[in-house]
Amino acid sequence: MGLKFRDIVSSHEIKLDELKGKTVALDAANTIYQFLSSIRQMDGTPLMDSQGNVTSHLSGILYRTSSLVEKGIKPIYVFDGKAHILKKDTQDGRRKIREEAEVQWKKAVDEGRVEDARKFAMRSSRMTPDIIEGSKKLLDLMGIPYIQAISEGEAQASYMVDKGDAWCVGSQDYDCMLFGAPRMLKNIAARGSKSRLEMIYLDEVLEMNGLTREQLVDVAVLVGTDFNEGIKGVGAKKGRNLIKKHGDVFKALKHLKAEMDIDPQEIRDIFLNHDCIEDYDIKWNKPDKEETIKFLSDEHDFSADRVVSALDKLKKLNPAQKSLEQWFG
DNA sequence: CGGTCAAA
DNA sequence: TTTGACCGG
Repeated sequence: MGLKFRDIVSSHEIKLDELKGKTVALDAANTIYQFLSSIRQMDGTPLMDSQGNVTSHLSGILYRTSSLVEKGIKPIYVFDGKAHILKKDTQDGRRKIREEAEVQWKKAVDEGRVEDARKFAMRSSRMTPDIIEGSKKLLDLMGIPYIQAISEGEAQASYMVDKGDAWCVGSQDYDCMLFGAPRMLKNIAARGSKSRLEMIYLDEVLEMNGLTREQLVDVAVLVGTDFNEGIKGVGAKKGRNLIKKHGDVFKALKHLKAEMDIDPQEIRDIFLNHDCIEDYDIKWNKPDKEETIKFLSDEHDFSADRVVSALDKLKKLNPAQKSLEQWFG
């Protein structure tokens, strides 16, 4: 679901070709979840191989990644590590929603309500360890780098943008702004025309709202994050006004005569003092065509022709390196 | 979602 | 050249 910050965030519409040459740190969980929920048939059935393994995420990763590379964009995927203990309630809530959606999905299929079936099926999407492992394996075979975060992937991706190793975080969730990402990109897709691609600049959002980053985190604590519930009746605008008026979350809570289950400082620390991998290396390698075909076509029933034509698009990456290899190799 | 191909 | 229906696995 993510942080409900839409009302206090300004964005700039951009075109995909403005990202030419840029490195985008993609929130892997966020990206894979999108594929799992949307790459489905009309009745909601995901793509599957003959053994019944879900393959929607593999399709999404193969085609989107190769398409982005073809357009001159350099993707890095950042995977979540261990979830913070305080995320448990959010995770439990999501699981419950999934389970209810699954029941509704089956019911809609039985009753022949195809559109409802797809809607509920999308909500029932779940990310299994197999799906994560398969995604990582495919990225390795494609020669696309990925980073395994210690905790939140968004935190790691934000760190990488801050450090200058990536241009922006690619995600649908505003959480990365709390983690300090100077730039985030919303609605990234292979075909740019379908939904508008939005750039969001942290500095601009802070300036527009008259807040520091620490205060933006405090607004989030009032509104509610994946790690705490927030105060009833306080949305983004009300939260911002409270923090602007009172300075910080403690004073705002005192004014509201409200208390929180969790010490706000603990939530602050999640966003402001998170652990990151610092000695990662980012390298785009030549795809292993043979092994990719073995994995996708032999094991998961993908059309070999389609796999090959997707992989051919990856040749666009690092033409300089290729010529160096020709000289020195 | 992304690729393909037919129709506009 | 653009749009949309349809299929992939």
